[in-house]
Amino acid sequence: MQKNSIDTKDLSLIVTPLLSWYDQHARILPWRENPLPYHVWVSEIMLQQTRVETVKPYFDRWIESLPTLATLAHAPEEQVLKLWEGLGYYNRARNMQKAAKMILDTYGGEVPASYDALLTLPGIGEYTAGAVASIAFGLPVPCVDGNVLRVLTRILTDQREIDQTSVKKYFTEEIRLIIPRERPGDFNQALMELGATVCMPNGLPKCELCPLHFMCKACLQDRVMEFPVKAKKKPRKKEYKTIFLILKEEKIAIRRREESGLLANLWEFPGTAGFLTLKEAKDQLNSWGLLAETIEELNPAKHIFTHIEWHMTGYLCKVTEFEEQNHDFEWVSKKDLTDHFAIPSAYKAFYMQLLSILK
DNA sequence: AAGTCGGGGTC
DNA sequence: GACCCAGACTT
Repeated sequence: MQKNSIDTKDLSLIVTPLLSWYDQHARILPWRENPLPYHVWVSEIMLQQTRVETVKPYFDRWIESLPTLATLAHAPEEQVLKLWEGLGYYNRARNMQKAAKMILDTYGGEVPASYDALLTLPGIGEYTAGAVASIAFGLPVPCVDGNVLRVLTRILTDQREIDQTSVKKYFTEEIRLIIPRERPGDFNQALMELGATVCMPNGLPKCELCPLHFMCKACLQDRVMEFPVKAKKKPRKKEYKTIFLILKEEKIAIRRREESGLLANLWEFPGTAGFLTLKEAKDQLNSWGLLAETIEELNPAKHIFTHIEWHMTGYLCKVTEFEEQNHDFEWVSKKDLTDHFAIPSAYKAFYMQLLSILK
C-alpha cells in the first residue's frame, strides 16, 4: 500500500457529510435548472478550464440560440464561433458541433447514456465523459477535475504532483470505490463545488465552513497551502506585432487566420510581425495595394496567452485601393463585424479603439 | 510525458 | 507579476 493512501473505508467517510453539505449549499446555476443531457454537455464543455461566473452568460445565450442538439448540428459554423467569441479554446466549440453531427448520425439524436460512448465523441475526455454520465444519466462513474484533486490532496496530504497522469488515475479509482450509487451526479458536483467555493484554488480556503475539516489532514496539520503540489511552468514566449485598423469607405479590413495553430480560423485585423515604424507601415499598406490617405498611431496593447505574450502596436489607416491584390482581406461594415464575425479577445484593445472611432 | 490551445479573476 | 480555472488533443 502506498505511503499517502488511507484505506477506502476511511475515504468513504466523506460521502454523507459532503452530500448533506451540498443539499444546503449547492449554487443555483443555469444548467441546473433543466438538466437535460444536452444542457449538461454544453455546460461541461464550456466549463473546461473556465470559471463558473464566466460561463453563465455564454451558456444562457447559447441555449437561447441553439436550444437543441439538432439546432447545433445544423447551425452555420460562423454562428457557433460567434456564440463562443471571447470564451477561448475555440476547438471546444468546433468539436461540440462535430460531436452533435455524430450523435445525430450514429445515436439517433440522443446524447449517449454511456461513459465509453461519450468518450469517443470529439471534445469529450475522461473528465467530461464522467461528468455527463453521472450528472445527466445517474451513472456511478468518477469525474476528477482540478477541484477534486485539490480537495483530495488536502484531505490526504498527498504530496505527489497532480499533473502526473498516474496521480489523476489514482484518485479516479479512489472515487470509483466510494461513489454512492444513489446520487453519483450530486456527489461529483458536491466535490467540485466544495473545491470551488470552500476549498478554494487561490487564497486561504474557508476551512471553518468545510464539512470535511474533521478528517482533512492538511487542515488538521495547518498545512492547507502546501497542497496541491503542481509542476513548475515554463516561461512564456514573447511575440511582437503591428496591428492595422484599415478603413476604406466606411468598411473595415479583416482576414481569416490560418487553419491550424493559435486562434485557428478565427478573424483578425491585418497585422505583421515586429513593431513597424510609420514609414514601414505605409510600405506595408502599399504591398497590400493600399495607399494611406491618413495614418496615425494607436495605443499599444498587450495580450497574455498561457504560453505566449503578444506585444502589439497599431495604426489607424484610411486608405484607397490603387491596385487590386489577391490578399485575403474581407471588407465589412461595423454592423457585420459586431454581428457575425468572431474576433478573439487578443485584439480587444484595438477592437475597442475601432468601435470608439466609428461611433 | 510534454506541448499546444484562451481568457479572465484573484492574490 | 504569477497562479489557476468543472481539460482535451497532438506529438
